[in-house]
Amino acid sequence: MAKLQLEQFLPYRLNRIAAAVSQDFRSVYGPHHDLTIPEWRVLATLGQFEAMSAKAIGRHSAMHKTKVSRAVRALEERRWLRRRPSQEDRREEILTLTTLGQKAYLEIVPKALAFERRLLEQLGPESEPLLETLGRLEIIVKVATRAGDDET
Amino acid sequence: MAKLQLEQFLPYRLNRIAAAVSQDFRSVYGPHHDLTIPEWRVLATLGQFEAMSAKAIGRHSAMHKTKVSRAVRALEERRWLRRRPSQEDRREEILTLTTLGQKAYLEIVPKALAFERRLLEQLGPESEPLLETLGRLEIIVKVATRAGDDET
DNA sequence: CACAGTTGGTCACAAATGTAACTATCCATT
DNA sequence: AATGGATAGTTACATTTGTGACCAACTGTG
Repeated sequence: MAKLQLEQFLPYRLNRIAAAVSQDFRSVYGPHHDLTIPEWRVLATLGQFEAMSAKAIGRHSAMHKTKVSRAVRALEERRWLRRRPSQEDRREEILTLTTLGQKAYLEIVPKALAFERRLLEQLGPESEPLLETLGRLEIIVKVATRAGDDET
Repeated sequence: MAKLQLEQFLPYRLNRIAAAVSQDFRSVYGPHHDLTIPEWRVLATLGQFEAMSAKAIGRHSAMHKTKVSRAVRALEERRWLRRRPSQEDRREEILTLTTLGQKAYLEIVPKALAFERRLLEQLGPESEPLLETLGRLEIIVKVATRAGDDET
């Protein structure tokens, strides 16, 4: 038998690490707000850019349009975001956070950043080169140019 | 507004990279054999250890028992693995690859290793420290001690 | 300005995954 | 050896996700 040690295999390791980190991260926004990952991504994107179409959110947060559509609806029902028709293109809607949504965003962001900081601090001096290498890896696997991807 | 750039946020980046790598990796086993990720993980584990219970496979490949159960059934229907009752514990079954399963395994493994090698080569000298740091990260996020996790 | 092809968004359906209940067996204690 | 609790594995059900069809509105070409 040729040998491949699954636990050493890079795609497997990356997936496990990403899943574990996301799982831990859930403790940041889960308990208080009970968001799903797609909802978190939409919130984060709108917090970052103020106003955006669903299409643009999907591009920026790497989610398929149906995922965005559902997350948007969920956030709308929660009264965290509002839609208004676009003037230039009446197919699309411009989405913005409501005051309530902004409040939640402002609550979560510092916790998210603290979570990330803590993680990087635990890595110590290795964190800097790690981030650089991840950047290169992103280019190699063409993370930038993918259509409907996945989770945080 | 406080700011968090989603595209720079570590959990998000890890997820995207992992998803992209897995997606690319699919090209290794997908076209020829049309496996799912859970099936691939079971195959890889049995290829690595010859004979194993479903429970042990789940532990080693970080999958929930129902995922393992379904993947095992699929591989069994494909005639890639066989079950036999365990002597010591009649609740569990010992799973092994059939000749056909071994053949597929031996076909896929070199491609998988080549895929990984290619990825690491593209990273060049950064690949070595990356792997080390991933090891540390695995410990920090306690990848080792999780129950029913996820994908490669 | 009419028509063909494209695009933003939603919905219905299918496939995949997680959760909980259940069966059979094991193990420990009495 | 009988009972109570754990454990391996499967199944049924709920939830999430992906796929494709669809509608309305846009764009370009003639």
